[in-house]
Amino acid sequence: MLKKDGVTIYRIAKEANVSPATVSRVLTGSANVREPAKSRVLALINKYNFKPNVMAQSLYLKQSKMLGIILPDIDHPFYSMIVKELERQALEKGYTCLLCNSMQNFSIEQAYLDNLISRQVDGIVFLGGRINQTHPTEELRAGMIDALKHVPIVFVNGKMEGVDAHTIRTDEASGVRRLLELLAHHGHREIGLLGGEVGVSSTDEKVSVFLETMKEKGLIFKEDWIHSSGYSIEAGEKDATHLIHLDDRPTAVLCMNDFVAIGAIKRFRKFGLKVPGDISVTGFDDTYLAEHFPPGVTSVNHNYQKLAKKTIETLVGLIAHEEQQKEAIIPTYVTVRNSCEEWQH
Amino acid sequence: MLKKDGVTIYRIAKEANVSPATVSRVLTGSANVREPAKSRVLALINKYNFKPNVMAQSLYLKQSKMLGIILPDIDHPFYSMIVKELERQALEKGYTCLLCNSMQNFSIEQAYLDNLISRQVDGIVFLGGRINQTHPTEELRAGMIDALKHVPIVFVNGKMEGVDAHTIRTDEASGVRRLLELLAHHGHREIGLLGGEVGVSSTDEKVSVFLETMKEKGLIFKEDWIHSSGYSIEAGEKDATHLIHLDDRPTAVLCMNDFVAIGAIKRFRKFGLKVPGDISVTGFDDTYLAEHFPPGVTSVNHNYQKLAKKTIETLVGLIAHEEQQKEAIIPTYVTVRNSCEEWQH
DNA sequence: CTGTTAGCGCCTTCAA
DNA sequence: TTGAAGGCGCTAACAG
Repeated sequence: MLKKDGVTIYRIAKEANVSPATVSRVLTGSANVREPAKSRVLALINKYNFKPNVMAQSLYLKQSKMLGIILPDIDHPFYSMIVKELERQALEKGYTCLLCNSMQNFSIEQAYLDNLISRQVDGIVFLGGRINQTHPTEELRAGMIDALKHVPIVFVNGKMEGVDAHTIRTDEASGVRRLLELLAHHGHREIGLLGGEVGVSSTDEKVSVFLETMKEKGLIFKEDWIHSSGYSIEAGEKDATHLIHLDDRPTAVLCMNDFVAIGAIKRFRKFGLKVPGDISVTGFDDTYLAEHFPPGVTSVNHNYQKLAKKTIETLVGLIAHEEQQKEAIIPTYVTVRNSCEEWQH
Repeated sequence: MLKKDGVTIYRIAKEANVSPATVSRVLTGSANVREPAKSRVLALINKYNFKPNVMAQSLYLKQSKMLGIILPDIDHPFYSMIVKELERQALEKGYTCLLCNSMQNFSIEQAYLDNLISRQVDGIVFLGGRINQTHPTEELRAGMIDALKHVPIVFVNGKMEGVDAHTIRTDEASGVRRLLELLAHHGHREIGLLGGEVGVSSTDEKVSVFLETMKEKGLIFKEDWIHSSGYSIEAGEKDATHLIHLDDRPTAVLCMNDFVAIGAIKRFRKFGLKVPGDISVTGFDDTYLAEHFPPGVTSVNHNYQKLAKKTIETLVGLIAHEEQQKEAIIPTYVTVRNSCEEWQH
């Protein structure tokens, strides 16, 4: 049941009248090879377009130079942007990436985790999914703990209680605070919060920072002004709908991400509310959508490049058995656009 | 320089008092194993959370169950949407995907191609990049021809003269025709064409079908109405700018993709033109942007799911040495939204 | 049904 | 500087 033949170092060795070891040496440069032979080998490598079998190399060397990336949905600009940077950084360090979309499905996520380990990836970057659950099931936690015994894993913007993993996170809390400061500075005192999902930690954390900061600043907040039906544009539309007919509508809303902000803006405008005239809106993630969707959405940028760089550095450090700091916080910044303005009614 | 230990079938075998072959048998189910032993093995596998080394398996079996995907930029919704479907289809057939973003750089693209082959992927899906060049360099062509000697490759929406690869393409030509029919039906007779890049086949083909169909239908077209500065939102803005101050502005424009359409709409509106009132706009790719960007962009859908399914089926068929049709055309359809309307000035 | 053996393709001691 | 030999972890004959 063996399949295609393929040129090997043995074939090259034979034709070049040297030993396989010698071919290996010119291939890896691990030792000098004298000139008449060296050229013959090189010529044959070129002739056959010989590409060494990395699986065989990896088997011996016990390192695959592959990194796994597990995330919920590459379709979301936040993930596609971060993936691109992660891949770029990995490439620079000689790693190839295995991308795994769990499609929001925990069993696929687990299957991928096992698969990556079986495939001998040297490390894994984990985004979203179970590490974003405020209360993950015991099974999910156990799966992660097991995985960590096999391979270094770095969490991006997530955590799991009782799981001792290295984490890189963007400072979402300060992002929320900055947005509120901005709005307060514009004279807004009544502010709502839209999108996200209860039980997902990035939502839960934002909510708690939001409430805390509102209180701190003496701003006004009502239960009616918070709705969390998801992370999609549709969720933004739905959540915004609740506010439209309220007598005591907030004058501004914080949205969990740019998708939600866009949905909210669409819905507000559909019902005749001006954004930002009648209601100011902020996004989160600062994806290209925030830039281009009218009127331009003020949003919090994750510093994608720094985030990815730190993540890969940490992971590669762990692979090399170097001590790494347990948690790194990447500062965020607000990109101001036209979806917020002075409140002057 | 050997690294982490790791449990192997030998370890399991020893502790279970059986031979490694027996462990392998319970692992793969390739033969029956009697009960007392079988349970002991299973228990140990469970105890150690043993995961077989796929590289070793692959080395012997000469199949990695990995597919490579090479594309220019995962950030573009067209690519992220198609990748998601490709991955889903691959997963269903037991394959894991290696994603490679060439970042529009031909040498990275080539490096990835070599890398994938070295890593023994069983097949490659190739999108964009060199297979979209109307006149690729000899080097790029040679690189592809060499790669094809090593592994099956399926092109998606591309081709290379002199390179005998299997191709799956969406019927972009009929997409363009349908859009023009739609516009003509709405009474538009003067139509422009924005975005894309000369020398890139998907642009070149659309241009040629456009010109042909315009002529066929007796519609009016001027050199001034065609601009091709790229595939981005910015390109759309730039290209649209050229039309704004024209006395004989077209009443509708076809845009190369949704990004360009969005850029064009932004720009038109910025200069006080109503879309679709003063000028109708169409997109291409039918990404989620087309749905959500006001006023909703009429666009051509690639039938992503079918496209991905056919692609993976063909690739997997080739891997199994089954005959496959050389070229498959996936029908497109137009999703009508509000960016086009009756011309009535 | 089970153990022994050989080998997938490569790399690296160890001697020469 | 070079070759011979062994082994990375696994699977599939081949005997028993």
